[in-house]
Amino acid sequence: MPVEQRAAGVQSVQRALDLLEVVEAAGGGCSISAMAAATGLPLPTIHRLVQTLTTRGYLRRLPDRRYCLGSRLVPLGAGANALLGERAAPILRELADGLGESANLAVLAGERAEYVAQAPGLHSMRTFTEVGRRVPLHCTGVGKALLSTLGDDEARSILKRSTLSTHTATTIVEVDALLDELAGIRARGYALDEGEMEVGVRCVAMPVSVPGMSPMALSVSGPAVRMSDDLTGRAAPALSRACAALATILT
Amino acid sequence: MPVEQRAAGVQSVQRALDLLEVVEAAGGGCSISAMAAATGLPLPTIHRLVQTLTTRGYLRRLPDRRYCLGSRLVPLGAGANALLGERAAPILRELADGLGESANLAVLAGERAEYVAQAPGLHSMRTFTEVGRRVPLHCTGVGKALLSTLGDDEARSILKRSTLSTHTATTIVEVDALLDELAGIRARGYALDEGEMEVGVRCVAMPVSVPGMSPMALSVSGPAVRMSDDLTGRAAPALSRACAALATILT
DNA sequence: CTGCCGGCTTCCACCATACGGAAAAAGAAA
DNA sequence: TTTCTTTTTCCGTATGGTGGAAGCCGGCAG
Repeated sequence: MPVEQRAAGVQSVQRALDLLEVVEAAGGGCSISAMAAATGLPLPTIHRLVQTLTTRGYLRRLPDRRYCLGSRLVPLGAGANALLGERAAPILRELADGLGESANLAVLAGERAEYVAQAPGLHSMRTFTEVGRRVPLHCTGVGKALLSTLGDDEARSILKRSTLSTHTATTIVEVDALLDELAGIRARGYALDEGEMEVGVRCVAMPVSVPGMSPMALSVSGPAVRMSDDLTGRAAPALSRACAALATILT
Repeated sequence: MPVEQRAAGVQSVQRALDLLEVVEAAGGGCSISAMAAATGLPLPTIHRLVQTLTTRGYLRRLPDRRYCLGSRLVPLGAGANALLGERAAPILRELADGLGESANLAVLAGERAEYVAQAPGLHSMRTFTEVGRRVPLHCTGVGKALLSTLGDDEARSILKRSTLSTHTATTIVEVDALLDELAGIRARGYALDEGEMEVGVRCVAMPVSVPGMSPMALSVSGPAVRMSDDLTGRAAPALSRACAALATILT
């Protein structure tokens, strides 16, 4: 009785990648049995795969026998990052040109958001974010947009282990208030940052969700004096279109 | 007749990782047959593995049927990056405290060097490099140190596809001169940046080579007025020790 | 110190799964 | 068009991966 296996892929590779992603999701570190719980695979199988990934530097074994992401992933990620930024550049450029304000693309990096691409706005006074910069999730547009793509429980666990630092009077530092905010974002389709990180900076951000791919977020930000409600209103559909374009490029 | 196979690892996973690394090394993109040439694997095998990696987002299929690193690697790399920075922090801190100048750790990211960790120096006037920043290879201490870990042919191919921009009067922009410089670095064990990127900034950098792991580089940099020959002399052994410590932490 | 216990690691026989030669298909070049 | 190259599909084989069971180790309680 031949087994149904139109799973399109090499089983052991799929499983190895699953493990990488489980460890990534765990953040700090993940024991073998936690991986078993997350994937449903038997322990010896996981052990063997993890060993392979570890000797190659894709995972790292901690003294307490848990595992975290290994440093061999750093240059790979950096390379992928550069390519992605390259491909995304024209889309960001168009967005920034259309609205006149800086456009940014960010991914989730542990418990921070990392900017991977950027197109500066047209005015001489503008927000400027360096590619590679990491910012907190709770007080930025892209951060909140990224969180909104996760489930409440997962968002809560990430917020738990990050410091909800106060930056301005509008910074939201209560976990429950943040979860409410995330619900609002999901309903509305985009996030707003009302000077929560830096006074006078307003930002509209939208999650870029591509099924089976890790979350990203796109944002447009500028000085509050120019980021009128009218502009943010126009930003939403522009962001939508850019998200769709990105989704195509990422597939 | 049981086959000798103490290869310590799951074959298909090993091969999949090999392919990722081949594609990474290729930079822009890599065809299936190029991968076959690089790995010695038969075409159908590569095709199957590549397909698995592609459907998972670890590779990306270009319109011309070549493959490049996929965006699923971005968040993984970012996560690994954050963890690495965390672990390296105390070592950099000690180095910076000992010499008084800023200490930096960088990895090779395509044809740039990316800073992954940093500890500021003790003086108020100091060099400051943001984590995540990417700098050219030909005119920085860490860049040259990273290049020196590669073979001449590989270094030449990377230099070929990057722009050897002139920043100051001392910037080396000739490929052959750079290769000479690399030979000197290998002999001496460390690289010097004599204001090649920015006037008045001097930098001592050393490659951190851990066998079977991608290259990294450690550097100490500061204003030339304080970075005397005496200080750079003391920096070399301090860097050596820090490299050893890093190697331990990375293993 | 000793004995217990839960999670990690090793072993090994089975067979599902990945392998790769061969041939077909899809492009690229002529 | 034809011809050549590169990619993709097919499928029988046996290699390599699997996972139950047993051993090991280190942590904890007594």
